[in-house]
Amino acid sequence: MAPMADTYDFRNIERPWQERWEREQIYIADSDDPRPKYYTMEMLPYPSGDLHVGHAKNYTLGDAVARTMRMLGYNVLHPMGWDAFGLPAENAAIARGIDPGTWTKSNIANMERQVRLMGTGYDWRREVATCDPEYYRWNQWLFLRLYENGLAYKREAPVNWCPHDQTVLANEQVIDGRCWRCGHLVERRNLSQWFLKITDYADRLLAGLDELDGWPERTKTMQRNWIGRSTGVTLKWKIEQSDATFETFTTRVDTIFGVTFVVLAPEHPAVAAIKSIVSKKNAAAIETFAESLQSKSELERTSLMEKEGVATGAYAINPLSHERVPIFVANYVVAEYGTGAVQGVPAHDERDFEFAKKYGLPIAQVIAQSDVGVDAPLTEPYTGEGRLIASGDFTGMRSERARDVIAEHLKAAGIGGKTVHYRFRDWLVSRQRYWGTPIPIVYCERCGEVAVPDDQLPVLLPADVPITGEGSPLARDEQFINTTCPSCGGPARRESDTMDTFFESSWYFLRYLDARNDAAPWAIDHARHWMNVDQYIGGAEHTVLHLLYSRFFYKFFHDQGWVSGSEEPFQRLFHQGMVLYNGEKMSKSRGNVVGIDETADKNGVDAMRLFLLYVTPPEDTSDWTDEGITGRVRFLNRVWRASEPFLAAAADVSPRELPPIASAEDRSLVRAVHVVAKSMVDEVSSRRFHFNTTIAKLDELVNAMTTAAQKTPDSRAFLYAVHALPLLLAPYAPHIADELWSRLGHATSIHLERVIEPEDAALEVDEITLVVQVNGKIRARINAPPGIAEDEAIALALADPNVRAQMDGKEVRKRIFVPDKLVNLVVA
RNA sequence: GGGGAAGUGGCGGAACGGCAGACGCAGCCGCCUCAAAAGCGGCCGGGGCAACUCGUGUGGGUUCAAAUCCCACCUUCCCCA
Repeated sequence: MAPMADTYDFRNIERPWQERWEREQIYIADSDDPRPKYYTMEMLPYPSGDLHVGHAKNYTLGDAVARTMRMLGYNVLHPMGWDAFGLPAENAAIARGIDPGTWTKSNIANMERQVRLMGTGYDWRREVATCDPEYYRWNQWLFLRLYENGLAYKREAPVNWCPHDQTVLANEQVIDGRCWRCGHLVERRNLSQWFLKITDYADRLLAGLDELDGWPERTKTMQRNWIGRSTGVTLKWKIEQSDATFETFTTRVDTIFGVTFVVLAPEHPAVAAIKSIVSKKNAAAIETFAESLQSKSELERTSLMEKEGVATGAYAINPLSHERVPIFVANYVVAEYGTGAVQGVPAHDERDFEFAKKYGLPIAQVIAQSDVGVDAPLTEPYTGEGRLIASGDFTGMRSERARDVIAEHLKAAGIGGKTVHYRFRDWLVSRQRYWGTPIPIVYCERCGEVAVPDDQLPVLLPADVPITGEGSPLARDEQFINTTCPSCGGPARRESDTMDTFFESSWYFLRYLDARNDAAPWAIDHARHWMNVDQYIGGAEHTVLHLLYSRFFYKFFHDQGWVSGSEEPFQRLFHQGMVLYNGEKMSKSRGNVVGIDETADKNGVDAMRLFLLYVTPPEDTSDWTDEGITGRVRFLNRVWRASEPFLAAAADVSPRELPPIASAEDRSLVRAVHVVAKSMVDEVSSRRFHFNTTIAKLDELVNAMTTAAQKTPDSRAFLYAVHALPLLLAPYAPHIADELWSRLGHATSIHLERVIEPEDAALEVDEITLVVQVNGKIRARINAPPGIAEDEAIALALADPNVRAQMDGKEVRKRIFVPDKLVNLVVA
């Protein structure tokens, strides 16, 4: 269908504008600009190949924010990049024999084209791709700084192993016992791995959340829960007939007299000592039990499997009561969590209760729920507070107080004391895969573990490595592996692990600031000027992973003096909702992906952007519908018809100056302009970003203009609206806005203009509708001048026949008056 | 099991203690047209001829006034275990 003269001909209008914006570099931002800075960005995408409208929702939202802030006079930095390392590239290599680098680069090229196609305004000079050696070189550099500061270390540990992806995973990347990427059940293996000591920053990561007013509460709560700080008591236990000891951690030391057994993780070091003192039969049983759990994941052991254990035959001595209690090994205690040993208090802990029931262990109640005392045996554990019973010297004390008193007592006796415990653990960053940043460490026969010196960075990822999906590709590459020791010059082997891709996405927002710096990851001056990020926009799936890692890195950078100001990288955070199609998440396998190219070609980019912003508030999940976008195509056509024929006449009517008002229609038209202007500003300053309401108000304005175009096309108010409309459309529908603007005779892009400042004079109305209620029910609506006084309003209300009929001569008990809104007469 | 968020016409949503359903989609009627599409105008929660009346998941409460605040319950979704 050929575009008619009275429709917005997006096919011939949108692309030329994108080219012109590019040519004129209108979106570049520099730190020497005198305007106040505003740093906003969306989470960088993984270049999977094609963008769909779900991506578009994210970038359109960010773009609308960036454009509005620019129009409000800010020096807006809005950059873009690619999270370009990761498994899909390797999987493509396995499936189709394509080189991961080639695959990734062609995806980036395509997606970059699509991002430009969406009309999103980025400062492309700052673009980064994390697989670029000039980027990952600084990954390695940062890794070495962490290493020097004792924050990167290698140790053998039981780790999460994904048998499908053939690599280890960080705890944060295991969701319900499954690999976050491929969904396969994770196994446990003992491997020597690189960790980052994020736990050193636990308290600062917690404290920092308190200052993040611009973050969703949910996200902060989830991070707090993930870190999982708890305060309790660590106490030391002796094993009968052995020199071996172990420690337990408990938040309920007040129940110490209720311990009737202890449980060790089968991997606990003290288990070896126990095996040497118990009977051969017992030792063998422990061994068999431990072996049966070897590859079981933590989730299986602690949640999925029934609680099972084996009595070791050994006994431990309660450090306080000196009672002798049996030692068990059990599946539900994991060596990596806490001390790897748990004191069993079945009367007051659910898991212990379950275990004691199963193995017929005594249940000793030591906390009484009421002051009355124990009346009946427990049928379920009591986990609340109460008064201590059967607890030696501490009997009769309130449990809350007993926790402190007992802790003091243990400390004085040298057998324990208060400690803080965290649920999260150090960040495992090794990956046994090819497409990632090589860890810059070599192993020398003579010198051991040696850091690659800075001047030998980057350690380049070798090309032409066979990728089979089995084992680590780099470990097999002799050319890569064999090297010389930077310290002694002797033969050495390179680390074959690459870094978790979350490493590079933890600091990319700093590289944007100084993307081409080849002497440092960024210059501190740039960080000082731009940080922190004023507004960060991205999906809620990153609440723990990426956002926690980035906060950790940023605090480390702060300690190194590489950034200044706030210790938090992201001042404000916004999670946009997903886009569904036919009620389902878009995915290639389901075949329900709505692509950018098709949509742009069929409906135009401005219509797509408007639809995505209009359909729901941005934080909600929205449904893509073909009817819905049609509505926005129609809207743009209405804009065109109500503006385009009048542009010549409107050229001389300034949108910066209120026009003369000749009629009520004039007034409401001018008011409609300012209602939109106010909404546009309010939605960014409140950071609510509910542009759906702004666009609804734009609809109202355009509807009013459509009427005026037919009735009073010569009125100054109408022509004022024609000239103002593009300024109101600019953040959401940038192409049509610039096209109309240029046809109004402006030589420079509308995106360098200021917003229309909402003016109170224009927002005023000359008549308000006063709602009159009798006993809270609406009985009349009266037109009245704004600012009408209470007495007058009530007099008008009482004069209304309908109101009088309802009052039925009864006495007015109370009069409620809400200025310009409502009168409520309470009668009886 | 614990915590959180949400429930409004046929649909997406608006209203953040004060006119419920803005705006859009779908639908219906009309104009235009040979006809259709597009466009333009109108109608569009239920009941009632009407005055009115009922209505924001369910039940209570606070208030002159509740979609909005509080309590309980139901349902859905998301986290954690």
